[in-house]
Amino acid sequence: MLKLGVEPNVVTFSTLINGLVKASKFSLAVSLFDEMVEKGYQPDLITYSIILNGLSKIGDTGRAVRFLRLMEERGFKPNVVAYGTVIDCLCKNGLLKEALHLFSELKVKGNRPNAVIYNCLLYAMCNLGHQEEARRLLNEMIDSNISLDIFTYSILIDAYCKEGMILEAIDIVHTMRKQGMEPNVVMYNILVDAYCKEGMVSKAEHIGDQPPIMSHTTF
DNA sequence: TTAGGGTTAG
Repeated sequence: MLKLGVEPNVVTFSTLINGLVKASKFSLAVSLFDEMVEKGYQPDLITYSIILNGLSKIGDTGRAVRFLRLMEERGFKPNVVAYGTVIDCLCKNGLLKEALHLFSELKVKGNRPNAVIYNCLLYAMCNLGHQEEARRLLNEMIDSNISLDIFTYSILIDAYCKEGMILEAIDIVHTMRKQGMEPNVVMYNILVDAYCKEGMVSKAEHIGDQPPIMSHTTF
């Protein structure tokens, strides 16, 4: 860009750094981050969050948490996205307790957690076998008026099927439909698999036999 | 203008 006579700005650098993180070239991403600082460009909250995501991707929970603190010290108040990135990292590495600690911290600081954050925690809880805890968190999510999204429903269907609670899983499908959402093929496959494992192959065969929505074909 | 999340089995 300099060769073209155009000055890059923070967004240019952030976009490049993000590209490197996405391409799993984290050390190059950090080098570019350092380079932009050396050149006098000021990273912003988003630049910091991109680095945070890189740390999360490489599974370095300790550095991710420390980097979150560093952001605060430098005056970049972490928002829901920054917190969510670290919470997800902790969840994926089995550090549910630490994740819940950050979760309450974010609420105490006046942030409203969104579906992304609830889903990360719910997923971790279900996978760790903390079904009761997951149930409580789901209730909190509903009470807080956070809409369940396709990710939430997928976590619930998966968890119920793994527990052999197929009727409950099917019930989730009905709930989704009432919200105007259609389960995707992976969700159906999970249900089919669950029925097959219970020896209910004929049930499995008819799982997709729902009345199709024909409104767009009625001219 | 730039940032975060999930799943099947074969």
